Amino acid sequence: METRRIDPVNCSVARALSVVGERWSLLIVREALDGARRFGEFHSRLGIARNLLATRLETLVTAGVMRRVPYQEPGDRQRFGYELTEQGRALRPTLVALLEWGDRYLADPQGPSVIVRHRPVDGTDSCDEPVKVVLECAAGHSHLAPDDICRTPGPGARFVEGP
Amino acid sequence: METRRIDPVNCSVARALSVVGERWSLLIVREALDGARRFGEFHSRLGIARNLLATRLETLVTAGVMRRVPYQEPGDRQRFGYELTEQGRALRPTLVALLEWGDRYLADPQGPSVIVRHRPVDGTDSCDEPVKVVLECAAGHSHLAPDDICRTPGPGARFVEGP
DNA sequence: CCATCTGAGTTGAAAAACTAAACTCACGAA
DNA sequence: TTCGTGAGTTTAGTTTTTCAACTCAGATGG
Repeated sequence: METRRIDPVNCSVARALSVVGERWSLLIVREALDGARRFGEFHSRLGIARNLLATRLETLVTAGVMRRVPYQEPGDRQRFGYELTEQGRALRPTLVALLEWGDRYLADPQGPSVIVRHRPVDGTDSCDEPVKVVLECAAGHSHLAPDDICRTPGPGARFVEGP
Repeated sequence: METRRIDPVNCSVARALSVVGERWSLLIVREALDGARRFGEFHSRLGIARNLLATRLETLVTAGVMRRVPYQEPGDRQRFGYELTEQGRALRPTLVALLEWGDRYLADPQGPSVIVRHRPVDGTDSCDEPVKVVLECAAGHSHLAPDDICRTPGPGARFVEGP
């Protein structure tokens, strides 16, 4: 009886979570997507402890999710802030998926506090309609239900024995 | 100068993370999506400490993500296992989004270890093509880029002052 | 009947992560 | 020279997480 399974430890979900799975990490990314740049902005928006914020920002920078950038207010010295890299902005679908899930199952009685809309930053082609996350296969089938998909081993799969 | 912003604390992302944002929670959900049922399966697949696993499962059950179900092996006493509720299965897009992000930026040099394919559990209409997460607006614009969307206040929005 | 096995949890102590608040450091302004 | 600002750091106390050993309930077997 073959009971090999894909090794659950050698998995991109686990690796992704080792980068953004710590407490606060995804909220820092969310605030950055919402325009936060400065240490103090992240601190006051989130209420995270300052030392932990410093550690998290450093982790995110090391992982390539954020980048440390100098800025200078007129009549002030140069300081450093943080912005998302392309890798960091690519977390947007993850955050939208979490938002959607939270809206559906844990919403404020009043309804969602945030609605994500289709509105490009440059203002062109703005339709302003709400945005959803959908699962779509390469053959073009869209809006797949959670049970319409399965996991198969990829080229980097390791295997383990057992149930 | 108005500087009101949507309160970042009263947000479905934060609420979602308060349920599934702790270490191991999403990995437990992932294993459950992959068929794990029993305490010992989660334990040996993930290598999580047993007491923590017990705590997490209880949290997930309380939150409505999982459900405690009796099972009985022939010639053994009744025991309890865990399965996802519909609410738990609805986390699939979140996990696929994380998987995709991990594959893109943190992959094993060999390539992804898991490929998600379009294959319904009942076997009908199986095309087996790889599945991706895409952002799509209600007007039908699909494959939106991270910068093509913005956040706007919803009916449950609270506001805060400051930068 | 009694010892043994199995698998789901508990317990308890040590290590690591998190919080809160005070402190440092560099510089521009008064 | 002193004060204010904003990015961090330090320190001390609390909470989480880890690891390993233990309990508990029933089936099995002598």
